[in-house]
Amino acid sequence: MADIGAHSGGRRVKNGHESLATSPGVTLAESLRQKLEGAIAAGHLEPGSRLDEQEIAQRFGVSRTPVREAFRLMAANNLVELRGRQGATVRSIKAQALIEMFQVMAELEGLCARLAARRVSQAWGAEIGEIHQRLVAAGETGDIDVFYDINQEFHEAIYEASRNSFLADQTRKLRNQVAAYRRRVTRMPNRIADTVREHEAIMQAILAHDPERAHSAMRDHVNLLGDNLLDFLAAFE
Amino acid sequence: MADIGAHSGGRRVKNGHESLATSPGVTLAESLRQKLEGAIAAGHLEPGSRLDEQEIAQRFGVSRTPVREAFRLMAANNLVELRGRQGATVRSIKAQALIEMFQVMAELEGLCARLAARRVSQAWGAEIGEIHQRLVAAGETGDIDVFYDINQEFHEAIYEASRNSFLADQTRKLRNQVAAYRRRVTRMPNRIADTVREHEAIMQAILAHDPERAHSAMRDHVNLLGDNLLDFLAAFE
DNA sequence: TAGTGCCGTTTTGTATACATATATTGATGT
DNA sequence: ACATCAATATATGTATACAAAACGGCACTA
Repeated sequence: MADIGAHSGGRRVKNGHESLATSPGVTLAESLRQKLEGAIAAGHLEPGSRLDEQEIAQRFGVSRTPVREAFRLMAANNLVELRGRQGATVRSIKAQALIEMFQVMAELEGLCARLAARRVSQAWGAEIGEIHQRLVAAGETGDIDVFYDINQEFHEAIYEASRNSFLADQTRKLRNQVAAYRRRVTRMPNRIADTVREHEAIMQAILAHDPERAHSAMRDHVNLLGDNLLDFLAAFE
Repeated sequence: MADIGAHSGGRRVKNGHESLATSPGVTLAESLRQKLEGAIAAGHLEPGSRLDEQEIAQRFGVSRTPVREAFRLMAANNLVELRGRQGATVRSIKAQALIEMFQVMAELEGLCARLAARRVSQAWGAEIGEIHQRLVAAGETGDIDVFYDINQEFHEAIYEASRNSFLADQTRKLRNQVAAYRRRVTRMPNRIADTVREHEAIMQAILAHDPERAHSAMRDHVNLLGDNLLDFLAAFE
């Protein structure tokens, strides 16, 4: 079975349990949720793999109760699938569902961009410019994991700039749902160069306060990524 | 405290417990979720009111465990708020958040309409026409609860017609989140007549296979409803 | 040999008991 | 009288025990 947190610097405490950020005031269920969601997004837990209550409970040195509650919380974010009396599995997304999700995501991210174009300030321009420069630098270095993270920062900045926190939340959640699949795409041939170019178009439209152009630029960007992702998956099936 | 299910024909079984659909193969937590979500949507549970684990457990004659799990599941749909060690409350949506939610909902329902316009068949035209006729009839009768339900049917038909089940799901969830507030608006002066007129515009655009017009007609419809809702709330604050 | 039904094992669902954090209340002091 | 602090009470979080359903293997039969 997948080794949760093995790559995320997860060191085990002396009694053989994975360490759980044991800050006071935070429940075990919530800590578990964060850990497990991180493991899913990072791809350490394969989509479709079963989540064994007892195993996870033992691994983290807690009882089944907080583990079960964490599963329910994760179902909130559509990251696990609960089938009554048949356990929990990491949600596996079929190609058809991915198409549907990207269609929605394109629209939501497009809305973020449109609102950002209407509401954005001068200071924000400097901020996004700085992020973009770092993205370009990472692209030239070829450090894919860094590129992935900065890319995320770029989109996050636009979520915030939309000044609609509900929209930002929804979009973020959707992004997290496809994260496990998405990460693989970054490694595709022209993806990095394309991303940089597309981001520039989005940035220009927003800074020019052109909502419609910002909307369509962002929508195209997300759709292209979706197409790439489907191409990638098709190569495996 | 709010009387769960008092208006939904909720009869109590002999031992004083609310009846839970006790079909085999369905867990108590899931049954509870359905019951409670229904009570929230119907307005029998006030937004902001606290959900007491013990009380609900006693009311339905179960232990706290399935009640807690039901709370976690409901948090999935953003219908309850869980604050660590401070219990669960029915999510209360502030005016600002409602504005944000309607902005997103307008976009999502607009996307449903756009896709429907592209994909809809002849047979579907008959179906939606039949629903609309019933809506008009209910409007003339003035039976507001029936009108509300048929209105929901109309929108649901468009969700399905989009042929994007993920989008349909997201939109439905969002609709459920604001349901408790929305229901009150139906009683506003011109809302019924306006709704009928707006639905006609949407229907025509979809049946004419005009995606852009369908999109904007639906978006306007949702936005107008949102405006009405805000007017309504403003009258109370 | 393939299929079917039975039985034991495993895992999930629920109840209950216990630990701990938060809220409330009352006493005390200024 | 009001504020503050402490002790108690209440509710949530977690652990464990028990019940029941699903899974798997095996024997039996056609």
